[in-house]
Parts: sequence; structure tokens; C-alpha cells
Amino acid sequence: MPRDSRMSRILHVLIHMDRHVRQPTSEQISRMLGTNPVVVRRMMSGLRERGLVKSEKGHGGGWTLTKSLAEITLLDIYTAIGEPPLFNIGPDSEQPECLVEQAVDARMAQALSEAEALLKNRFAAITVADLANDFEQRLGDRKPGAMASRSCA
Amino acid sequence: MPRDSRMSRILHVLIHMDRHVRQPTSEQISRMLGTNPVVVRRMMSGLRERGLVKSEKGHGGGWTLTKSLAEITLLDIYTAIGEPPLFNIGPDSEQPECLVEQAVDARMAQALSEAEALLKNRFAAITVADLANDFEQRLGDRKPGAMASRSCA
DNA sequence: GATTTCGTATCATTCAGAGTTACATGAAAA
DNA sequence: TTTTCATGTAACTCTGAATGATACGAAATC
Repeated sequence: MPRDSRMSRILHVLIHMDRHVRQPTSEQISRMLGTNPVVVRRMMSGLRERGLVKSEKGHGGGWTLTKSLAEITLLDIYTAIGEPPLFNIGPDSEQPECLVEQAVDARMAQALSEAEALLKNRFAAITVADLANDFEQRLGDRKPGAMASRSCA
Repeated sequence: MPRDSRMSRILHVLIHMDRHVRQPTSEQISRMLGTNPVVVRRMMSGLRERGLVKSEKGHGGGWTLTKSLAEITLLDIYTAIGEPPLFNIGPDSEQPECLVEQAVDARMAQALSEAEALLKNRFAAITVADLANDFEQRLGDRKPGAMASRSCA
């Protein structure tokens, strides 16, 4: 698991929270994702700070949505997890003295930043509700008898 | 140095090979990049296989360009190093059974692949000669007295 | 034949994300 | 009030990929 998978995981969780499990605990979520409760809290804390979800302690506690899925875009999620680096390729070093390196890095950075802008625009245009609808579509397409074997279906 | 820096490094080297050092050895290149000769050979081997450069053994050996910089695009370089993953974000797992996960991953993959297509188009449109020209520009802009302190200026 | 240089297998190092443990804090239940 | 459940968070370990390093073989020149 080399890549940052938080965004994908969070989207997965938010849709389940809206459709299936109302106020899951970090423990429940972690079982759904096949991971650890602490990882879940860590990855959800940014969402809490931005008011997309809230968490409650003690008996009957857990996580709840504070916005409708239609109000949350993929960009909101990306921002909430701290805008991790999007790309896996990049310059050798920051602030090189060599003018050749500077020229190379500048052009690479320009191309990368265009791709980044496009990606962020796409993220901004997609709400979590859109993904939930995609899911409903897939559910309808699936043969009535079939049943997923994992816990999150 | 978490990210794959081979592309940036190779571009840096190719321009120097065209402008300054005609047939550098892996040892010379490694000193230029602040790395190891074996790393250089590893990263150049893909270029050799595609006929962008050639290598010669023994006395007076080293690396030489077999194409003009104007004939080499950034996409050629990217391809030559084996098309490493461009993005640092991605799905939690491949082939998820959960339909929610499938819907999430599909939309994410779509957005990512659009950004990837854009980036590859940009890479295809930029030749190494363009970068070399950028460098000449910077060289001209620099105050005449100033001199870079590193080995590659 | 000796030296140089690439080719490459193998192992060590580094780094960030992910996973884990431990414990404090707060809220509800007994 | 005490116990239990659940989050908050610090500190550590684990893991995988890129990089760095060592070793040795192959080929070309001196």
C-alpha cells in the first residue's frame, strides 16, 4: 500500500455512514476498511475540524455526518486531509543552484501544476452524493441473487 | 527524497551532455547529481534501450547522445524509465468487492486518468531542446559576474 | 595483460504512510 | 460514584518503494 489511500477510504466511509450505519465507532469503521481504529480517527480528524462530521465520546458515541453528501465535494475531502502531495514524480532537490536544473524543474513544475489544477477542478465538481448515486446504480445493475461477501455490502 | 526524481535527473544530465561534457562516464554524472554511478547506469539503461543514448565500455567510454535534444520529448523520457506511477493518491485496494468502494474508485480513477492524459500531452509537447533554451535564457538573464558554486554550471 | 568503464545482481539505507500500543479525557450506564 | 465505552493523541513499530552502496563479471582500450 504505497500510495496515500485516505481519500478513497474516507469517501467509502462517508457513503456507508449515510446509507447503512448511522453512527459508527472508529472500531466499526476500522473493521469495514480492514485497518485500525487509530488510523480511522487520524484520518477523520481533519473532517471534524472542518465541520463535515462530528464525533462523540462515551456510550453510544461514534461518528456522524453534519452535512448532506450533496454538500461535500471530493475537493473538500482532499483539503480536509491536509492536501497531501498529488504526484509521485518531482524534482531531485528543492532550490537547486544549477541553472540547468532550475530550467528543468520550472518546466516540470508548470506541467505538473496544470495537471493539479485540472484534478482539483474535477474534485470540486464531484460531490459525495454523486458517488452514492453511482453506487445505487451499480446495486441496481447487479443480479438480484448476488451478495457481496465482505462486511460492507 | 520521497518522490521518483529520475525524470528530472535525466533531463538535467541530457542537457549537460549536449552543452558541456561530451561523453561523460557514469562516475562523472554521479558526481554532477550527487549520487552513485550505479544509480546513473540504472536510470540511463532505459534510454539506451530506446536508442536515445548509447554507452561505451573501456577507456574513453561513457555515455553519448544518439539523438538531438529537439527529437526527445519529456514523454520519451517518462516512457524510457518505465512509466512509473504518476500519482501519490489512489484507491485503498485493487478489485474491491464492496460496491461502494467500486463506485468511489471508478470516479477517482476517471479524474486521475484525465489529469494523467493532460500531463502526458504536456510532456509530449515539450522537447529537451526547449528546456535547454530555457536554460540559455536564464544564463543570459543572470548578472555577468555571478557564478554558480556547484560543479554543473 | 592491466586498466577503465559499463552491466547487473545483491544488499543496506531512507522515508513516508500505515499500523500499533499506551494512556488520558470525556460521556453514559450501572 | 464507579465502571464501561469511546474518542484524542503521543510515541513507537512495520512496510514498501526509491535510492544508495558493494561486489563482481564483461567488454574495450592502453
